This record gives sequence, C-alpha cells and structure tokens, in this order.
Amino acid sequence: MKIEPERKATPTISQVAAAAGVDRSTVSRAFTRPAMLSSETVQRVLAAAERLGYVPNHTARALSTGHYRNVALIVPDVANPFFPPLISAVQRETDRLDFCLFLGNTDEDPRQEDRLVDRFAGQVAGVILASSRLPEAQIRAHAARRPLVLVNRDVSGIPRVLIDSGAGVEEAVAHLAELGHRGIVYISGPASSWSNRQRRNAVRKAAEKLGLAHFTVPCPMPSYQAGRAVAPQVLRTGATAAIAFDDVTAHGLMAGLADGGVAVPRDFSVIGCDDVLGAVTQPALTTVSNWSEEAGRAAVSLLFDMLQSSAIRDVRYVLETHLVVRETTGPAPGAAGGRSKRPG
Amino acid sequence: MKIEPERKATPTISQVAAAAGVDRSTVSRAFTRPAMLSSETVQRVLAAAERLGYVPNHTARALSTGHYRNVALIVPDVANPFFPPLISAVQRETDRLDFCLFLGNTDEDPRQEDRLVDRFAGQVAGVILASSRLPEAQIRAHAARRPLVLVNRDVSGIPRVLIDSGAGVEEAVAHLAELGHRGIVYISGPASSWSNRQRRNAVRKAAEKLGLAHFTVPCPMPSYQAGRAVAPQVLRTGATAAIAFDDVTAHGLMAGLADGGVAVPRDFSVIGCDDVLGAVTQPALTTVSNWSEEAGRAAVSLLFDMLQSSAIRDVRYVLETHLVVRETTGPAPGAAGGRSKRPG
DNA sequence: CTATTCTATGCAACCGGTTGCATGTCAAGC
DNA sequence: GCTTGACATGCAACCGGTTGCATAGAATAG
Repeated sequence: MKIEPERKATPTISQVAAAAGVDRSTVSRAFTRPAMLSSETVQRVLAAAERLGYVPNHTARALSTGHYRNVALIVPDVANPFFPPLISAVQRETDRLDFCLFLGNTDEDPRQEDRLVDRFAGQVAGVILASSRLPEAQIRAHAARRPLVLVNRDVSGIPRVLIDSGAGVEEAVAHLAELGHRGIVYISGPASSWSNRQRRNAVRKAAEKLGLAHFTVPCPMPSYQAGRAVAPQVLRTGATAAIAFDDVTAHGLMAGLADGGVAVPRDFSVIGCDDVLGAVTQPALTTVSNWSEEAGRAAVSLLFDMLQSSAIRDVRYVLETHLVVRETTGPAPGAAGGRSKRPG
Repeated sequence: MKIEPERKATPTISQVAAAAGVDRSTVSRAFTRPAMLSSETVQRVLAAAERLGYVPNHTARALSTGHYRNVALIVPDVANPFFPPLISAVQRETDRLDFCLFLGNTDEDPRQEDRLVDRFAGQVAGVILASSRLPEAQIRAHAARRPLVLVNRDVSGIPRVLIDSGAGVEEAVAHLAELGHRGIVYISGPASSWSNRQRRNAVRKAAEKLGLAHFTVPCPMPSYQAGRAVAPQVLRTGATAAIAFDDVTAHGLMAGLADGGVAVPRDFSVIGCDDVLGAVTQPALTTVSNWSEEAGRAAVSLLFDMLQSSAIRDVRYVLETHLVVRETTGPAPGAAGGRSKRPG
C-alpha cells in the first residue's frame, strides 16, 4: 500500500557493473578516475552505462565524498531587474564548474532569509547571499557554520563582493552641480540595504563638498509604483534634480513627475542607479553603471576559493561604477547654470 | 595532506546517539516518528541533539529514503521579464511545501537544457521545464525517467500548464480590425517556442476570419534590441499595426518606430504579449495578459500531484488570457475606420 | 501465577556511490 | 628462471541516515 512515487527505474552503479561484468568499484572508477583503469575496461563500462541510460547519482556521491556539488544563491526579490543578470551569471559560473544552483527568494524578509539558509545547509558546498537584509550577527553566525560569500553587504572577515556605487554617485552629483542644480534629492531604498546606505552617504558627502542643498525622501520599496508615489514629496523639497536608489524607482519617479505635468529633463533631472533598464525608458535614463553580472561571477569565484583553501582570508572585492549620461538630466530650470543655453 | 574544505564540524546521528546513550535508530526515530518512542526518550535525545547542535543531513536522508525534497526549474532566460514572476511563484510554492528549488538557465540552448536535466537528476523529486526548446522526443525521454511538468509546451501525456494566448491574441486582432486596420504584422519569437507557434496561428486564423491582410516578420530573439532592429522591415509590409511575440519585442519595436519618426499610436499601432512591462512604457503598451505567477503555482501543484499518485494522468492545465487595452493602439491612419474621429 | 499481547528499543541491512587495501597477473630485471 | 614491481581490478568498509524485524520487559488477560 506504500507509494513509491519518485523511485523511477534509474539504473544504479550495480546494474552497470553486472552488465559490464565488473565490480561496482570499477564502474565508479570508470567515471571518476578512468586513467586508473585499462582503456579497454573503461570502454566496456561506458558502453554498458550508455546502453542502460545510467546517470551517476549526485546525492549518493555527495554523501560518500562529503562534497556537495551544489551552491545556494539567496536574493531578496527575483523580479527586481537588478537580480536576474546576477542570477544568470552565478548560474552560468556554477554550471561551468559542474555545480548545481539552488535559488532562494526572500521577499525582502530577513526571517525568510534565515530559514532558507538553514534549509539549504546540508546539501550545499556554500552559500551566496546577495543584498542580505540580515543583521550582521546572524550573517556571522551563518558564515561560521559554512562557506559564505556576500554580495553588496560589507561585513569584515567574510568574503564579499561590493558594487561601489560611491564613485558613480559622486560623479552624478558633480554632473548635476555642473548643470547648475543647487538642490538635489536622494530617494532612498530599503533601510537594511548596504547599497542604500552607501549611496545615501555618497550623495550627502558629494553635495556638501560642492555646496548643494540635499534632501532625502524615503521610499519603502524599490518599485515602480513606490517611485511614482513619492513624486509630489520630491517636488515639495524645491530641489530640481533627484538621484534614486535604483533605476526602477527612478523610472517610477519619472512617471510620477509626468503625472504632475513636470517635464524631464526640462523642469527636473532624474538619475537612477544600476543601469538595469538600459536605454529603454523614454527619455533614456541617466544612471550609475553597475556590472551585476560581474558581481555574480566574482561571488562564485570567491566561494570556490574558499572551498579550495580553508584558510579563510578577509577578501573584499570591489567593483567600480561610473555615471552613464543619457537624456534625463539637463540644465537646472531658471538658474543661470549649465554652460550652454544661456537664456538671452 | 588532503584538503577537507566543506566538512565542517557537524555532528552526526551517531554522536547524538552516543551522547544520549541510545541506538542510532532511536535518534532517527526521535526526529521522524517521535510517537513511536516513549516521550522520555524523545526528550533525552532531543536535548542531546540540541546540546551538540545536531542538524539532520538532508543528503543522507534523501539517499536512504529515495525522496529528494528538491525540485528543479529550468528556464531559457532568467533575464527575460516573463520568467522572474514565474520563478518567484515556483520558489514560493516549493518553499511552502518545505522543498528546495534548483534553478537552471539554458540561454535558449536545447543542448544545455538537456545537460541540466541530467545534472539535476538524482537529486530532485521532479523537474519543471518552462518554455522548453527541446524536441518532443527528448522531452518524452526525460519524462519517462522522472516526474516532469511542462510550462508553455504542449506534449500530450505529460502534465503541462499552458498559457493560452490564443484567446487574447484573437481579441487583439479583433480590436485592431475594429480600429480600422486592414493589414497587420506578427513579429515572431523563437522557432521552437510553443507560445510562438500558438500566437502566430491565432493571428493568422483571426486575421483570415476578419478579412485582414497579415504578414509575419521573423525576429530571432525575444529582446529589445532585436525588436528595435526589425522596425524597418515591419513598416515595409505596408501594415498599420503589429502584434509582437512578447512585450519586450514590442517595446523594442516602439523604439525602432520612433527612430524612423513613426508615432505610436497615431501612425502605427503596437500590441505586445505577456503583460510583463505593466504600464511602464511610454505610451503604455496594449498587450495580451498573462498570469505567469499563476502558471508557476499550477506547475508546482501538478508536480506534487504526480509525486503523490504515480498514476500519471494526462493533465492539461490551461490559463486564460485576454486583451489589455492601453495606449499603443489607435485608429488606422488614413483609413475611414475607427468609429470615432472621422476626418471631415 | 502463567500465557499473551503490546510497547519501546536495538540490530543490521540498505540507499548508491567512493576509496584504502589486498590480490592476482604479466613483464621487466638480474 | 625466479624475484620484483607495476598495473588492473576486486573486496569491503564507510558516508549518515532509515526501516523491517527481533527481542526484552511490561502490561493485560485468563
């Protein structure tokens, strides 16, 4: 009466051994260390395996070797366009190294993030945490139990790859100053986001250095809708330009401005972060570049470094960013700024 | 001299057994069937486990039970906005059922798809293949070996969830006809895509029924760039409206039309498919709806049905679509059509 | 008070591979 | 021609759990 649903007729090493007339260990070696066997035997075993449709069982192998050829990647929101390129890169890399990738989605919820890490434990070689929303103590606790790499989260002692938007944001502020803007707004992202803190600080520092007035408008979620909703609040500051936490928020803001009859870039300038929308907005969005694919690749690389030498070093892998000027920034309205177009 | 990188100090069932002064099997039962033991023993074992920081090993359990509490999802392109909501839904569902999710990305390459299915085999309870580009024979071969569910691929005998864009596309053609358009273009997607064939056929059938001229312009990849590139070719047909394989292609087409000075919807009408861009294009895209989240949920549900009752039935789960009219469709230029705005 | 049924636990085999060691074989070395 | 060694393969233990069956002790029945 018991149901045996998933036990399909997958041949095991024993069946291949029987078919080839050798010991199970020989079959195993034919796959893992063929050089150890006579090429004739290898041929015979491989032929038998092929004929039976044998595929080595990952699980059994992991159990006996203790090496789980799996990696887990945990992200806050698959649907946020920042992540798909990263996910894609991580998948490509792990795949190249013959590993399988587990994907976890936390919906921006730290508790869920915690649960996922534990769930994956025991079947992965290591974990990559992208844009973790977990408190530092918990990250450390997890890192103590298993190889762990962070993306866009700066915890000393834990290998991490950081996309340093600081430089790009600085350029962005300078660009706005040069266009004659005297007041700018930063539209913030999730409070627990490292990138958000980094960007906010960069805006503040650069604005102060250049003598610009600066404001922060909070935006709870990095989404189009949320960005659209904060437009009135942004305008109320009296600033003439905004730098948003990410492109999606910036895109929403543009829509919100359009709703209020404010033209971009004539009346107001907008800059995003992450460059994930490419030039697909109308007008094309000026933004801070961001090689998230590169970040994914680097994260996998770091993780495998850890697996190979257990001497856990303190690695901090920083990726540069810069400003990509497109069409959403222009001279400050009214002001005499912007070296061109001086109204007669 | 051997490196033991990933073997962290995780206690095993044996150590807990020793600490609690019982047999390994008793420890196992304390976790899996506590009712079978005296509550006193359970307490003692659990206490010992707690003290040692014992966590059951997923891999070992899977090996001995034959139940892998993992599911694999394979998609052609994580970065295509059609997939993230689907991925997210699948992840959420598997998670709810206490399963882990493997993610595979094939880059639209059938060979890669094939390799991935095999790689995941042996550590998953089942596989979900979304928008498979594999020939039917190979899909059948894989389905014969393990529980398999298809999304947007119609192979009889294999449980599948289909997003029936037929109805929505028909509505789209009717909508264009009503607006006075006499010639329409279908911009096709990947040749091996079931959705593409379905949409192309729906356009043809509906156009013939309504007496519209129809053309097909091939577009190798469903991407913004590719869509943009085919604009001249689309215009050359002399049609006044286009239905694109997906929103991304449609969005690209809009850009391509703008490049050529063609205004949407004044000079040309555009309709997408999948409704993944929401209202974020400018003007907002008229499109065919598409609950890809619902598809993800349904796929997981089907897969678990299969796991529970091995009586593999022929399930064909169809999701409806309809036209979402926004701002990229308007009366045919010049023509007397469109019941409003009759030029004097 | 003995025979019988439960109940709680231990024993040992098994899942599907891997791997250290033992063994058998054949060729080269002296 | 016999020893020595290299090479190819088999044997069996092991990875960390699960589970059918056996058994001992307690509870129940007669």
